[in-house]
Amino acid sequence: MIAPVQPPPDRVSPPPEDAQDGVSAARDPWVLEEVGALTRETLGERVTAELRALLVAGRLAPGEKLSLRRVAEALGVSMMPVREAVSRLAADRALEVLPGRAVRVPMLTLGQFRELTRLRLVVEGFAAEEAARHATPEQIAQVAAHEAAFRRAATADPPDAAGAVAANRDLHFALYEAAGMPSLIEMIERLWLKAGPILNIDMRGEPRRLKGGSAMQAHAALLDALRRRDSAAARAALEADIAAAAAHIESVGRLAS
Amino acid sequence: MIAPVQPPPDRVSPPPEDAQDGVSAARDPWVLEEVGALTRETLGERVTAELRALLVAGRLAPGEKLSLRRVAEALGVSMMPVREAVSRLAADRALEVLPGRAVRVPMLTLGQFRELTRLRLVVEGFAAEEAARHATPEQIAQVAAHEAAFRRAATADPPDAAGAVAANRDLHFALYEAAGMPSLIEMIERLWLKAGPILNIDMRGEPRRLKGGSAMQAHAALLDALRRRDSAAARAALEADIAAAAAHIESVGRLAS
DNA sequence: CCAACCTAACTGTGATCACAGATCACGACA
DNA sequence: TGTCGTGATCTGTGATCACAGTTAGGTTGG
Repeated sequence: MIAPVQPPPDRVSPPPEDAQDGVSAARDPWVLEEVGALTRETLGERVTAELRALLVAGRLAPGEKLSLRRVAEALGVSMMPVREAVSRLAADRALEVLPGRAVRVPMLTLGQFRELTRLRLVVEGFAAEEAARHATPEQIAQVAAHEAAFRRAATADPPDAAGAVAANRDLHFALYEAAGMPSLIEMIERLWLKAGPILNIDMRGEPRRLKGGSAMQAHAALLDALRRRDSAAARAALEADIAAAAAHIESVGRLAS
Repeated sequence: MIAPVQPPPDRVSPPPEDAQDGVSAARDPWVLEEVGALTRETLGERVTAELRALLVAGRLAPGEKLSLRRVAEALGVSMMPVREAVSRLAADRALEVLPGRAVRVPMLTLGQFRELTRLRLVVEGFAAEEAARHATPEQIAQVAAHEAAFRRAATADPPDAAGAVAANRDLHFALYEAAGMPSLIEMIERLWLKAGPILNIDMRGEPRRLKGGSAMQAHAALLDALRRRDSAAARAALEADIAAAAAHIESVGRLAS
């Protein structure tokens, strides 16, 4: 279930230190600039990313309990980075630590879920408007690629639920990326982190929502609006997508009291 | 500068365990219900709250460096809870940990500040609308009380800068509380956490912005709209408040490149 | 007088240990 | 047979230690 943490591909042991140059050009780093500050990722950040991915994909069900030691063992790291990751996610209410005992995935009440949905309509709707205004052709092409991937996964037989969830996420965030507002994306990521477990839990196993096609319809309308740079239409399409998904979740009703 | 962490007033040693009852009424907990789950606050949470308060109040300047060990010593706790607090705040981009060296308060660029301002307009504007629709008379009275406190602090001679900052914060969040959307408040708190250091840094020492009175004017309009339950006017007043503050910050220009 | 080196102090990160408290299963008593 | 006490086990929290990497300051060599 939880994959062991792999060493990051760009992880490099101490910087080459540029040993082969003499005195000249010591202040002109040539290509050294474009290697770009080699992002050193701490173990805690990697565990955080791992757990975040599991949450937004619905791989961790609401109410599911986690144990720091178990997660640490599963990921092949010490308990310390897991503590850091859980602490961060708990600060975002993406996980909750029970007063006495374990940490678990929060169980949303109907009221909480509806609030989250309203906030998504406001924030992601705004992002869609901005994206329609500022998207470059390349960015639109990326959204289109993810839209195609989603359609393929949804119409496959049998439907590729995991692929559809991933493509849906990529599509949405490619759109939001086009808004060019990093803090906005962070906000949306936090919303997805809270809504992900309940939104995507029943995707795997019984992807009945994919059959309806409302998501594909909304995505197509969104892409069309994006190409026409029609911000109002983009917002409307995205709101339809969110509303349809929320209505489905409410109908199957796995929400808490 | 950093106050030592006090033991929480409601901290209680293990629950009374109700030793004096016999067999009867064992299922009827009398008054035991109303004691209410005694909220146990962990040390890490307290340090987090302390740092958050310092950030939103502008007591920590952008670019200021923190040291885990120093903060721990100043607060009279071990390094561990401070690590947790900094880790959480760093996840919110309210602090940033430099790859090699210390942790510091982020320095916003002009672009980042403008993005934050736009997001505040969207999110807090929405909150103001909702608050105008759903505020109870008691909540409106609370907003009014904070508004009066702000006016007193701003018009005092000499101006009570710290008091004005606190009253301004209380006023805004009393308003947002009236919207009745907890996750929305969390979102706004995160925005304030990022904008606080730059928004309030020059309040203390040289509270020249208070003289202008634009804040008092916007607050009065906001309160009036709230009483008339005019959501559009409430949003407009709040947007004017935010825009005026942002314009002032940009004019004094302590923003990074 | 300036620059380069080098050492000492300090940084966050991660691991390990200790501990209070909660849960759960088992067994004794009514 | 049902209920309560009780100990073993596991939980997150906090403290302490070890370490690689960085910074700053002093010193030496030019």
